[in-house]
Amino acid sequence: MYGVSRADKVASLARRRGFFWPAYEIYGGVGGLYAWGPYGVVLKNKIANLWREVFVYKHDFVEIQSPDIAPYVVFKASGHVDSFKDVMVSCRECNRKYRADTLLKEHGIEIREDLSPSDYEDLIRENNVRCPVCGGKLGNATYFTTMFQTIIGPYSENKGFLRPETAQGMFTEFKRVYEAMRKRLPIGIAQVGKGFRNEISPRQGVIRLREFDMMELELFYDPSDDECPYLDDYLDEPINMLHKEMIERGDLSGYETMTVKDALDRKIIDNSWMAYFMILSHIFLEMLGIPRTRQRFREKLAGERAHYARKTFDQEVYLDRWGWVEVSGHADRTDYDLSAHLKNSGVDIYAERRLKEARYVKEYEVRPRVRDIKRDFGDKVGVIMSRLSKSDVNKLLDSFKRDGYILIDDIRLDKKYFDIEVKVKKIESEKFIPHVIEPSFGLDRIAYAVLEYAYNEKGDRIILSLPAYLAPYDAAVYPLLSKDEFIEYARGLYDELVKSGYKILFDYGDSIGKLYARGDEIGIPIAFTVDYKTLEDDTVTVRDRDTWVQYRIDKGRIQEFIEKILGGIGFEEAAASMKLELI
RNA sequence: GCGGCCGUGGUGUAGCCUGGUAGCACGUCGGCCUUCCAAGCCGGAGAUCCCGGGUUCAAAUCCCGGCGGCCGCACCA
Repeated sequence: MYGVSRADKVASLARRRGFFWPAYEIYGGVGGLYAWGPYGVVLKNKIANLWREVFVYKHDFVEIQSPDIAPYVVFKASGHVDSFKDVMVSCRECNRKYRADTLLKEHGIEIREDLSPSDYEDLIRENNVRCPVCGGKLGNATYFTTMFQTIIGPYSENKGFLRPETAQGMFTEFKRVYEAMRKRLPIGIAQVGKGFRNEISPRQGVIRLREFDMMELELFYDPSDDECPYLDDYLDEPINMLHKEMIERGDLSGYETMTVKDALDRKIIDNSWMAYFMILSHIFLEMLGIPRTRQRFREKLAGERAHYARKTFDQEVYLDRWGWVEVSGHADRTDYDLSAHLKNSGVDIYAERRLKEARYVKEYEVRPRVRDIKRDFGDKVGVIMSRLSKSDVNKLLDSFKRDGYILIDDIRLDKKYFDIEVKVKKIESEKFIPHVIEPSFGLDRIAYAVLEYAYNEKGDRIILSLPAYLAPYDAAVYPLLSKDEFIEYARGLYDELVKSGYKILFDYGDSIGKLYARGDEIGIPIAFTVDYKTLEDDTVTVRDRDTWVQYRIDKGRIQEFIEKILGGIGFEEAAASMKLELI
């Protein structure tokens, strides 16, 4: 556990080579706040861009940026203010802190919802509840919210929060996006950005941060048409499920592999969009180098789910030190959020659906012939008219149909006193509140997991076997020796490749072994080396980061080779397809 | 917040018990050498010894307080 765990090695490499490290170190650091360095930022950006391709662009979804800061009302409406808040009591003796509600429940005391801190204090006193650990007296009860609070502008009453999720932005700005995108549904609205949670005690490196990047997608769809059109291609894909049934029998160590179709047939997953995003997430992490056997979807039970979710699965990745760790959450948020904002803001946040066929509704109008009624019933016309204006048209019609007349008090009014008109109204569309399926990813955790899975050792050397398209450089160019003619040639090659748009590391001055070793540690997938033969025939060697195997390649074919590698083709396969000469 | 362990150049550490010039290795920078995997040689830079206070002629070292980290507890919508 100590000193040699994979997590320590990754953290050490990350710090040494500039992927990430604890922020504000010069002032001693602050728990849960990390800095991402040069290579770390490249990695995160590449992961985010791949996510955009897989989840957003492929479906013609859209991405927005909403503010990190929101006024109080937004998170009041969304339910976060109430459910992110707990009443805490601390022990006067040992200072341990407890959630007041769970403490009272453990003592078998019934509690109502919405108790204030002083209500809790009363209950604690009346029931003589003491610290369960040391038996000490309990102190004052206070609210604790894990959202970061702030003040917007100079007036202290203008409270705001740093958002705990980017998702609310998609809901608060939904109407505009929906209209700008010409009222198309289903529509996915994505956001990549910061979220903030004031964790009580974050101590797992970059795994649990107080400020972190999220990649969230809210898929808005018409609940009367909830079929995901993309799912068919994936029905036979295997998916690893730790479902409710397994959890309830205490079987938490692994997962059951089933096809997506089975998961749906067995109603483990009951929404086709959710199933689609889940299988896509399996594949996405696989593309990042995390094998599917080390991933699973854990169903969240009723008590574990967020207040807004009808059903949730956490995608978990197995990490060396911390075991199964959540990297994405898949929630069925129904119409919870939109309805909440509709209710609280009073703004009409609806979608419209065009009916497949226009519906025609018969509308009857029953118009009394006032002149005739007045003639036959005289003064009573006033009472009659006022009663008629309050009565339901359908009831009048029923009465006519049944009896041929209607009664108002004792007065019998035959059909002849009325003009009955039938109007046919054409209805082409109707309003509804879209439902939402949300896949939500923690970018920092994923970046960490990618590093941990890419981390390899070969003898005493470290190799970061990142997928080529995630590496901080596409390739490296080195001179075999630090001789001017090699360096010049290598620099020329470097310039050429950079001009073509590749990200290339050019390094020299140390022994070739050392150059390779440094490149391996930051994950550069291939290295081109200029040697004596290069000066004679314009060929260089190309070396594989993972196997150290080398081929000789014409300078003119280098870009073709890089393209293949970036496209995800393996080194050997790329070399074979280009019929390169093994060294 | 509690308990245990810990805090010395970028990294890993020695020194602490028994107070007296802060040492080593790796890395890094410059040079020489070098025909493919952190080779060798020479030279350089780089340390508020986590912070503050106390004891002492003298504190990295002993004492007190704090901060930070790891692990466990609690917490993690």
